[in-house]
Amino acid sequence: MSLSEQEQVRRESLNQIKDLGINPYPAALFPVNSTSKEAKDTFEEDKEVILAGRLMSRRIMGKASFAELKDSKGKIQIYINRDEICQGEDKTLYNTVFKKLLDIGDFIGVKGNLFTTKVGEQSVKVKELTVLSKSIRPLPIVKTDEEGNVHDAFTDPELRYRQRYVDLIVNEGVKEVFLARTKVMNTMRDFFNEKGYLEVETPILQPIPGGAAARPFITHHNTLDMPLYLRIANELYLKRLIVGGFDGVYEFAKDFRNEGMDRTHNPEFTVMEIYVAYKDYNWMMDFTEEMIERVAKTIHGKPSCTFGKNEISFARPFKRVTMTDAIKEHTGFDITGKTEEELKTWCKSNGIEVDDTFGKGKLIDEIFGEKCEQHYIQPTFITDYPKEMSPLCKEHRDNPELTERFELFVNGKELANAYSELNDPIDQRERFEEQLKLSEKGDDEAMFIDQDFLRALEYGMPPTSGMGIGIDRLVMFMTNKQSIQEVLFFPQMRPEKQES
RNA sequence: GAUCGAGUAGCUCAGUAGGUAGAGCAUCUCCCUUUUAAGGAGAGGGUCCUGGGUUCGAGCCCCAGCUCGAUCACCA
Repeated sequence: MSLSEQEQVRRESLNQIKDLGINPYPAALFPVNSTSKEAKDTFEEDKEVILAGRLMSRRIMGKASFAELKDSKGKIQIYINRDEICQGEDKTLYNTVFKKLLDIGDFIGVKGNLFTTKVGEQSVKVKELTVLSKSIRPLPIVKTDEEGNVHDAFTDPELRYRQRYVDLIVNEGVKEVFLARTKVMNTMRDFFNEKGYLEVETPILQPIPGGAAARPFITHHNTLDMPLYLRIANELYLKRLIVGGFDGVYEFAKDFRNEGMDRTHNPEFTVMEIYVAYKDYNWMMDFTEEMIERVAKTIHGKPSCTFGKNEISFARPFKRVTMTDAIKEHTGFDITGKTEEELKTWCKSNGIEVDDTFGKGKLIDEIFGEKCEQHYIQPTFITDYPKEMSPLCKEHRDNPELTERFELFVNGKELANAYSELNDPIDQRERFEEQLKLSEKGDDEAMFIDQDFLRALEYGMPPTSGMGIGIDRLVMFMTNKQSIQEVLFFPQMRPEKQES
């Protein structure tokens, strides 16, 4: 391992600090009594404050210096005068420790008095300086000028994601994205809890990866000597809880899908699923738009936000279009009553690739995906999906070829998915068997049969509506981020080569 | 998995028909008691992603690989 010049200098400084009898990593608590933000918000001339944070810049002018102290809430300027912090003859603390041995990135604690500088900046006149933690690796230096232009931003996406801790320290606005993320989730939690629904936890390791169509990650349990799958969804477990007698259950779930990665997909991602007894999908549409409108208002103070070049309004009510009408509108093709052959022929003559494993439902889904999806920029509920594509969804009350399902599209992407849940155990068994046939035809996304889930349904599940919403995508909309990696602290990356 | 683009100092980036590797910030030394992206003066710092090839000579050209990004495929 070879160290850069700057790293060697810092390690040498560390040793010199120790030689002076100062512990660079003290154990004792530091009695912080304020933050940079609070100190400024409640500023009173000469008020004593005790602050701690990282040293982010220094302007040394002989016997006096200015520096920036950064804590979790922001930055504040500190003024350090040699004779203020070194009252006696010994000026080591200023001349040696502060000026020579401390570096940008070091954690220090200061006790001092608030004052306003000549130029009018609220600052702390330091009386006591304490080394709290020495940093031996130099941080990138990012500066912002008076006009708000950022100089030398730390921009390499690879480094930003691999070393998110650095990104959070030096890049303005990164922390805010994650604060917004938590705020989105808390707003949803509050909304559900107000209605009396119960937050629950269900298994991540599942013997049968059910509830969605996707390729799972597989692992192995040694004691049981059996394969286990990381969940691709938690739907079937939450429904079991509805069978068990809860009126409403929800879970913020990490799901795992062994598929490609791009700017809207990460192998592990967060979905909120909620199931409410005695409701149907019409109720769930009202509920969903109310929830999303509240989230948008909480984050932006208004029910709309900018996403890329689009202004998106989450004000209720959202547009509602049946899948049949959506296809008719964007292609002029009426899928009503068409046979599998007719659909296939239409696809082929309209530039949609199909293969022999595609059934009727999949063909319709392809048409929608190719021709319609991208047009729904403003929040739109697409309703009444073909039965074959929705094996866990109740048959439509007016049309046996359709289901009571909706998906919410925003900016041309699916954001949420919901059903009037299928609670007829005989029908559910038949649907699973249909899936099995698809699987045998070569559809590797077809669902597995979960016998225990069927058993639960046989005991009886009340009419129920369920909804799942992609939290990462919702946060992307709320923070105007085009990449999922920007809303995940630690997005999946290939392992990096060992540095040493 | 496919195509295209990128990889040079701690960070952001230049780089010449192929001919001794550059700037700003950061770092180090000296001077300075109210400065705020950058006070002044000077100095040090590089496996130019890795490995091959072409060439008298490669950061630059060619081949292979690695990592990241964009687009596509699969999907949410």
